[in-house]
Amino acid sequence: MRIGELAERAGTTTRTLRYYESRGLLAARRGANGYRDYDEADLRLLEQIRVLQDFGFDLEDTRPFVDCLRAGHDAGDACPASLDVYRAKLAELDACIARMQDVRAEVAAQLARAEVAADAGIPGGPDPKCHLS
Amino acid sequence: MRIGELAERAGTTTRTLRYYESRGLLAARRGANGYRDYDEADLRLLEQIRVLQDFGFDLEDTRPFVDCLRAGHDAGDACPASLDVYRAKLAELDACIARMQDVRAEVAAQLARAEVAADAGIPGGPDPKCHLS
DNA sequence: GTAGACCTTGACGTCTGCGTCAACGCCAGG
DNA sequence: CCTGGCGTTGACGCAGACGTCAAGGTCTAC
Repeated sequence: MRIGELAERAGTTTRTLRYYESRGLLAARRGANGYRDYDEADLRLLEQIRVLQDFGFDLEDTRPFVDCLRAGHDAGDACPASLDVYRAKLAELDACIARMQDVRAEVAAQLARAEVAADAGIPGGPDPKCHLS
Repeated sequence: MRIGELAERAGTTTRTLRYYESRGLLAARRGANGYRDYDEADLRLLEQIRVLQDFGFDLEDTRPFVDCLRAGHDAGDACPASLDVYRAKLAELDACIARMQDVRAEVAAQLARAEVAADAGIPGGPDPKCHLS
């Protein structure tokens, strides 16, 4: 199949596929007219890349998975290098989540403090609105 | 004080200060020689910006805080617009944390599955190492 | 034969927060 | 006077994953 069809089937763009090729992932055969020619295996490679991208893996991190598939394995994560990437990503995610939770707590504390200060600063300001009248 | 001193006192660089100025934050008076001239109030502005930056706020988000300080308030978060930024950031952090936790769970599941598959694929491979011998 | 849909490569634009020159002005010390 | 250390503006570089345009070749249908 040609690049447009592959892009559509994978839910991406031709630009993206050319970009992946320029990065050394997803090589393509060429037809007599110079057009790129892909097969079903390429579609699977591409799907693997896309899944990882959706997880927030950067392109370099997908390389071991692609290599693994190209080596003939039926899954991109059937190789040790891929598992290492998984583990590194887990550690990275854990660190990132912890950091964001810390920040969240600090921001929440700041907000609470500032809200209290605002209440104090406007004496009688936001007092009960639902007082019957 | 001049730009180098302010940068050093705030733990940042002169480039950063000029960048903030170009973004409309942190305006500076100019001396007769064209040198920027800052005072203690500017240091406080800068500290406010840096705190928020460390929290992962982008520069635009710091603007309400800066405006608030410039308006004469003794805290950057003494104005409603700043509180709105806090609240928006909390929502953003919550969404981001939730997303990352989902991804973490999916990656962990993939890793577990792939590890099991690897064990099955190498029969008698990683069998108990700590068997007494 | 010509319109239109597809393909090719090349190269610049995007977004953010600066880093890193380049080329120059200003000022104090020896 | 010269050197060194500060300051000035302007402008390009980077990282990531492409978007978007330009200028052209190719193939199909009418």
